[in-house]
Amino acid sequence: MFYERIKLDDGRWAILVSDIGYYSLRDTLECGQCFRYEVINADDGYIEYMTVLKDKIIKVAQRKPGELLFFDMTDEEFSLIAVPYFSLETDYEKIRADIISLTDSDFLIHAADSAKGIAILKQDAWETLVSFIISQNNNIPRIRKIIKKICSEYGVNICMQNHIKKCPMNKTDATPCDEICKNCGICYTFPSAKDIVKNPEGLLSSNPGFRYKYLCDAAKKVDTGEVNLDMIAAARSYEYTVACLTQIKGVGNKVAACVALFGFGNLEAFPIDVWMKRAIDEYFNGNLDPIMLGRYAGVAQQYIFHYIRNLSKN
DNA sequence: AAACAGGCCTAAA
DNA sequence: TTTAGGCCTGTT
Repeated sequence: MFYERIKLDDGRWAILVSDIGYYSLRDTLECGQCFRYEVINADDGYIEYMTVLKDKIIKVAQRKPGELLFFDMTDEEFSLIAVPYFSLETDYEKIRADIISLTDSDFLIHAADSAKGIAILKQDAWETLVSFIISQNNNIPRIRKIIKKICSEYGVNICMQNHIKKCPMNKTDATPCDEICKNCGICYTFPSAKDIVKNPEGLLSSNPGFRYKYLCDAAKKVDTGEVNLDMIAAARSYEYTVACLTQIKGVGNKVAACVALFGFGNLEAFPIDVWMKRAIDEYFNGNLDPIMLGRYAGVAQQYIFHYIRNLSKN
């Protein structure tokens, strides 16, 4: 990874990151591992997103694979927030080679090639836990809608706080725009477990349905430390992570595996959902042992997932 | 309008 | 220990 500051044709300054292999911003953000991103600008191969990490609005773009552009970001924010979140120092070429060396499945090799732009994000563990509890028996547009509503219900409006005159979503307004922000729902921080424990009814406006009691249980157990996210992170053990997380009502093996993979960096976690079941039945004769895929099995899972979902789109 | 959506819980064999 | 229903809500 290499980075420098450059001035773009439109006059904006950006941090240009290069030497990151085949990195695809679009595949990475839209492969279903995260839910709080918005496309704010796209034309002719250029795509720009915004998302919120910690209490910071992030604007990131890509013109071609293997480079990234970050806007309105200090060096410190870049190294402390962007580099880890986007896994910019992880060598995915190496990981992909490792996966391929462990399989003789043409299907997996093909999938790994077609999805080689994907990186596993290092998301906030609590946000990942909440997101994947919501994901169960649900579809992605609704998952995103629920999360957005929860954030605008509890979170801090950093759009207003920072007095950004122009909304990142291009909803132009000369003044801080609480009304627009509430509708837009994007420029909000993610609530803490304690925020939810203090006022659980705040969840209801998002219509989480039967997941409401699961979210309450997660907030309670995380807030009290009965499920200690810091301890899980420090342990760096997949088995321990799953054992702790599944103590929460509404968290089974699949959700726990997703949180382990996307929130705790346990790259050997191998979430098996309905899509993976279909893929295993169809392309692996009904049996695929994640152990055989090694310490990066979770990356292989994303390759397969991405590949079969794209197949179904055509 | 009935079925489905990146599961999990509970009850029953 | 495995297997079938049921579940909130929104969309097609």
